[in-house]
Amino acid sequence: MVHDPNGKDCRLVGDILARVGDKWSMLVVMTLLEAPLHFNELKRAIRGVSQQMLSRNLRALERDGLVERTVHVGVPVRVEYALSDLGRSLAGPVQALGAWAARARPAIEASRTAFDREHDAQ
Amino acid sequence: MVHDPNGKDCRLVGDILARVGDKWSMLVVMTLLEAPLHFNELKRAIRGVSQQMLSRNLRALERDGLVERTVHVGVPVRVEYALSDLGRSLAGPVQALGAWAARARPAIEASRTAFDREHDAQ
DNA sequence: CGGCATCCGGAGGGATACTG
DNA sequence: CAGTATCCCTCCGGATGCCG
Repeated sequence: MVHDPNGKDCRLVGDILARVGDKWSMLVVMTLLEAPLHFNELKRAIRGVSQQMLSRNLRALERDGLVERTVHVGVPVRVEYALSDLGRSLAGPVQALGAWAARARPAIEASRTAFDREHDAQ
Repeated sequence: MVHDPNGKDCRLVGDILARVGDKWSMLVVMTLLEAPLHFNELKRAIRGVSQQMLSRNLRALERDGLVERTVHVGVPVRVEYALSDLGRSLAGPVQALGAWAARARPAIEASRTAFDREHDAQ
């Protein structure tokens, strides 16, 4: 069977996987799964993320309908980010992957060190 | 709750997610799930991948113990790539994510066009 | 407080050519 | 057949600074 990443069906799946794979998106989703947050709360909750990247990620997630953005007018302005139903439905599969990663971690680390030893000694 | 991508526990989970998210790795895994293949068979099966990237991905997957590489000596040389048990165990979560993507696709595409319309018209 | 604009370095990914 | 080596280029991600 031939797999074509540009085939119409696989196209958006690849998109999703890329989204899931990028450095911050799933961290955002997992954080918002616990509770809706304001921008800077989110920034503090996700240690190490820059404003830039957080902003970009939130935009992208909002565009895809995974995150809902609500502006509360006032002084100062407050913007609340919350997962949509679609976003919440993503949490299951992602957590499954996370659980797999946790289980597989020892095996992967062992395999890596073994592989590296063989190749460094060469 | 604070999420730190550099916290020891989250570190490798992030690694895994990044691996899952890159352009070819999961395509390789899904292809090998059907049957073990030789290098060029794999290259033909995954439309559009370069030798370079396929080679790199296979190395990385082998290093992590997800793929097993077997050299069959002879003329010409044949190298067979197959999923390890660990690799096969990854297929479940990945397929779950794929299924989610397939289900979510219409909603996501609709959300994107709506979002883009609002912002282009501005 | 919640962003966007700009600049920058480095990694990711591709084309091509060459080797065992 | 199964790669490695080289070159190149884009885009991700971070730092900084400015604006409503």
